Formats: sequence, structure tokens, C-alpha cells
Amino acid sequence: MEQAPPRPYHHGDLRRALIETALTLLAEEQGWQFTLREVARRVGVSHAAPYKHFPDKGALLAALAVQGFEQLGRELRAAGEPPSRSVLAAFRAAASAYMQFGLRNPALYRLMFSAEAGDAASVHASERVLQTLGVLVDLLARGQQAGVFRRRPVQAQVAACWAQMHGLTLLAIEGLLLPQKVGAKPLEAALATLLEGLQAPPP
Amino acid sequence: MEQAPPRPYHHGDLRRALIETALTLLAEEQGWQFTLREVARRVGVSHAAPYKHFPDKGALLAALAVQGFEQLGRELRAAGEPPSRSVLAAFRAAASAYMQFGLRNPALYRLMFSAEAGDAASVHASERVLQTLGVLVDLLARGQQAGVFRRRPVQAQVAACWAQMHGLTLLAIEGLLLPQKVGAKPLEAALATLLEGLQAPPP
DNA sequence: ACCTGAACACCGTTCAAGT
DNA sequence: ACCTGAACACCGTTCAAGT
Repeated sequence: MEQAPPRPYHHGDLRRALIETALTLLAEEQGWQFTLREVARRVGVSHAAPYKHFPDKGALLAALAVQGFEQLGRELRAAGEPPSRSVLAAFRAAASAYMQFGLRNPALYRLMFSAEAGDAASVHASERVLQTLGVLVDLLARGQQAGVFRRRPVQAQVAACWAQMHGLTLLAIEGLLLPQKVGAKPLEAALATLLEGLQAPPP
Repeated sequence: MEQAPPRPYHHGDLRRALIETALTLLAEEQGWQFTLREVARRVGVSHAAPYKHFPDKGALLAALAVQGFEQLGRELRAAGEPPSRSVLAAFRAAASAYMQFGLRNPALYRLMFSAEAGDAASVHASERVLQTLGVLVDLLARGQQAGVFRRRPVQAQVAACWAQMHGLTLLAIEGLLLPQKVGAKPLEAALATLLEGLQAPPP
């Protein structure tokens, strides 16, 4: 007798199916308030099955957050690793990619930084983020050497940039940066203010 | 017969008691995941009683958020309304007060900007915030006239400042701005970067 | 090894009924 | 007017038992 292909019960990889369905629900429900039972239902599996792959709901959420950081890291590198552009252009591109990731995946972005979602999510956030922001660190260092950025401790500069992008992204997600209230192009304008703080004054 | 004093059932103002107990729980649980039933239990009332004062849990959370915005507004005004200081000093004080409010009330601060907590919370956030940030608008306008700030659209500047403070506050709350990772005094350093972007260069 | 079904201790919310 | 008690339809999580 031939061995049946090792497709365990349903589709061979429940873990991945759970993560993908959870990502869908995260986007649909605009948050991590979706239920584990609903995830199981959609995947077509009993509500107890997920517990064979994740110790609890928080662990599943943490897995989503990790995916988010990896994706964001990829997009930042794609935007910031310069194919012969100026440091400034690369920096702008990276900052823009960061904010657009947040706007395209609002619920995921919030989850990535949400201590409320069971802590697990943000436990490793710290390390993941600093990896993710490596592109910015490089650009700031190069920009300082090229004389386009003020000479300041890079760690402090990257913290300021990160905070600015994080704040803008979240405010934009919540719809609090509406053009009527805050000027025509809030994201661009805020980025310009940030750059004025980073750029070295002409000698 | 004397009328008994109109203390309805328990302490005369269940609504306020619910809000105050909920604020305590919000701080204790580090988030709005506390249960309405637990609030009722602590107040000493049946779990159905809150529904006579709030249509649902989201409405109670919204009331907490409103309280938060009012408190933040008061603290900003106290810090920023200048008893004869320089615009720059007043601005620093206001920014610092903003971030310290967030660090002192992390769960409340998150709730105030949390669309997940039933939307109701952030529905009015937008208007409340712009009121709250009025102090900054004034300071930026005065600073521009005094020549200490770059002449830029004030709405764009205030958006940039707000985003910076919001981002710093949230990152600090999540513990992602640890000095080891990001330099000695991340908040001060980021504020300095912000100010370099706002301040007019010497002529 | 991987999944199911029943069960436990909870929720948020509703509603008739009490004082 | 303000609150209670029982009830409904859910959760997250556990665990013996199935294949």
C-alpha cells in the first residue's frame, strides 16, 4: 500500500493557516479583538485545535507581530538601500515607506506596538525594531559623514526620527491628521520639519 | 415625616463611582481589558447597574478618555501659560508636561488614542485634542513672531510637534526608548532634535 | 502526532421584576 | 428613578478521548 501523503488532517500546516487567517481577521476587525474560536472556525478546525500550536491567544498575536516586523524591515530595506541616490532621498524614501506600511496595515501596526495584546507581542518588539531601523541608522551615519546631517549622536537622532514616524503613523491611522485640521499635507509637512532639525545648516 | 436625603441607593452618584473605579482598574490592569462586571463588583452594585448610566462598555471607556483629555489640557495649560518666561522655555515645559502625563497615566493615555476600545473613545478625540493643543499653537505663533521659530504654517508645525510628542510618549510607555539602546536621555535628545527643526537659524 | 467534544468559569448585554 | 436576578449567547482554556 502506498503511504498517503502526510497531509496531517486538513491542509497540512495548521500553524501557518491560523496565522494567515488571523492576519485577515486582524485587518477585517480593525484590531486584535477577534476571537480565537472564529479563527478556528474559518480555518475549519475545532476551537481547541489552535492550542496545539500556540499556548494561548497572546502567542498567536505575538506571531502576527513578528511577521509584521519582518515585513516592515523588508520594506524599509527595499526603500532605503540606495541604488545610487542621495542620502537625503534615501532617507525620505525610508521614512515614507515606514509610514505607508502603517497606513496599509493599521491594525497590524498597532498590534506590533501594543503591550495590551498580551505583552508577548511587544516583548521582542524592542530587539526586532532596532534591527528594523538599522537602515535609518546607516543613513544617518552616512549623512553625517557627508555633511548633510548635523553631527549628533546617531542613537539620539534615530530615536527622534523613529518617534516622529511612529507618532505620525499612529495619528494618521486614527484619522487625527486630517488636512482640514492640520494643513494640506500633514505627513510631508511634518517630515519637512523633521528634516530641518536633522540637516546641517549651510556653512 | 422628614424626607430621607436623596442618596439614591448606594453613594448617590453611581455614574461618578463607576468612572473613578474604572480609572483605577485601567491603571491596575494596564489597559482597558478590565471587565464591566468587575467595575460593578468593586462599586458594590449588580453587574446590570452600569447599563443604567452607560449604554455599553465603550461608552464608559469614552467617558474615561474625555476625562483624560481634560486633565491633559489642564496640565498643558499650567505648564505652558507663561508667567513671564521665554517662549522657548514655555514650549519645553509644555512638551515635557505632555510626555509626563503619558508616562504617569500610560493606560489612560493609550485609551485616549485607541480606536480599538470601541471607537467611541476616539470619536471626539480629534476635537478634544485640538483644544488641548491650543497652548502649543499659541506658543508656536508667538515664537514665530518673536523670530525664535522658523516661519512655517503653524498648523503644520503643531502637527509635527504633536506627532513627535505622541510617538515619544508611546515608545517610552512601551519601554522601547531604553537609555542603553538609544542614548542617555532619549526624551531630552529627541526634544532637542525637534527644536533644532523649529528654531530659526541665526541670521 | 494531531485533532475533537464536552466541560468550566467566565464575559457583555438584556429584560422582567422589584423598591 | 434606580437597581436586581435570572437568562442568553458567547468567550478563552483545559482535558480526556479519539484516529
